Amino acid sequence: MTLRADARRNVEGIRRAALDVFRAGGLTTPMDEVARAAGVSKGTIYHRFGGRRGLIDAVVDELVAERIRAIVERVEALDGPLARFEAYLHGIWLLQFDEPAANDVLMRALPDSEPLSILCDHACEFARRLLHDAQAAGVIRADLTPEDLTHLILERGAIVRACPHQSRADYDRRLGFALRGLRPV
Amino acid sequence: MTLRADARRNVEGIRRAALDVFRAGGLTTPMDEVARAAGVSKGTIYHRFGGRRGLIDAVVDELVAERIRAIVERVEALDGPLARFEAYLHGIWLLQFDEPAANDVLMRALPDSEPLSILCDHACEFARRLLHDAQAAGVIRADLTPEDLTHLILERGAIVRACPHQSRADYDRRLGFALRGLRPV
DNA sequence: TAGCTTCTTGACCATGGAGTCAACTACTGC
DNA sequence: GCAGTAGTTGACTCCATGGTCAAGAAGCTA
Repeated sequence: MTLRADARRNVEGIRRAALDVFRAGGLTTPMDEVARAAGVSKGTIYHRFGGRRGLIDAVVDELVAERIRAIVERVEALDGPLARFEAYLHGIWLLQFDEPAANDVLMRALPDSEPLSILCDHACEFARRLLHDAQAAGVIRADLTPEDLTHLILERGAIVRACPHQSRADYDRRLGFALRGLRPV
Repeated sequence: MTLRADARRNVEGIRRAALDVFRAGGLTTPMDEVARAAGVSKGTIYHRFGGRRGLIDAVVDELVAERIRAIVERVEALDGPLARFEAYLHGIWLLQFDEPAANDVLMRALPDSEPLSILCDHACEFARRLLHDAQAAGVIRADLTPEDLTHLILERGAIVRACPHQSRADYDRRLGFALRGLRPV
């Protein structure tokens, strides 16, 4: 059964509004705000998407998957385990700064959803490989665990959320300190 | 004009209750909870202390000033600019983990109050000196600014709040990574 | 265009917290 | 032990958010 014309129009409008407000304010933006941006009432969103969770599922891919895939690709083109490892972490960290919504996804600070979890797990798996290679080459400290890596990303997420004031340049400079601390002692 | 006997009793009871619940849950614990712990009604707290802000002013010193002073003293007894610098940062970071209330103070994520600000400023001043000495001795990277230092503490506060799950041992181990990143390149 | 079905609306409920105040309670001084 | 005043209470308002649903609006089909 196909949707009625107005309903189809609304679904698309809501999706686009959600992309906008989520990009601007993260995935926890009040639903009323999404509704207002879409020019519909809150009830319509709940009716069409079944709440925030469903709405996120509907936009998460367009919202961040693309960005993460880009990082992975960029890293994959690099040579050397250290460069690859650091470029990945650096890329993720910058993404977290640039896109509050992507940060929310990485932190899973929201209703877990299928596509979202898959995305995260995939990224973690990739990072795990990079870490392993870098440690095998002796360019990253051996006592850094995959859990530490996940944690470093979660940490950065918390930081980005709590300190949205710092300039990108400062943020980036400080990432350098954090990366440095992962080199062998 | 002196307080009536029951009022005096209440003020003391509220103070002690506030110390307890603030220590357990940070300075943002709902006032109702403080009231319940003190065995009085919320209204009494507002009447006696003028809201959360006044209540915090009344307990902040006993709550954290002591701890910070202890760290400063311990650091002061150490030799060597690197040891001093690292012991201070490490001490503050552990305090943030151990005492959510102290963390709240350091992050000033609450109604700013006189004694609180003074405390923070004093601590920052001390840190600034340690940093200067360590950099002069060439044991801490020269491009680390005092603002970075403040930020490192804020960051840690955000982390502690967002990731209360990690064990103290893991937390401590990861502090090691962060400290390492501050050594000269 | 009529009538049926789908959709949307926005007022409504619930939660949880801050903060207020008129009415009640209980010290204290005489 | 009795005013009279200081002190306390807890029900109240207000705000923001998530979430629901009966009634009304709008599109579709014949």
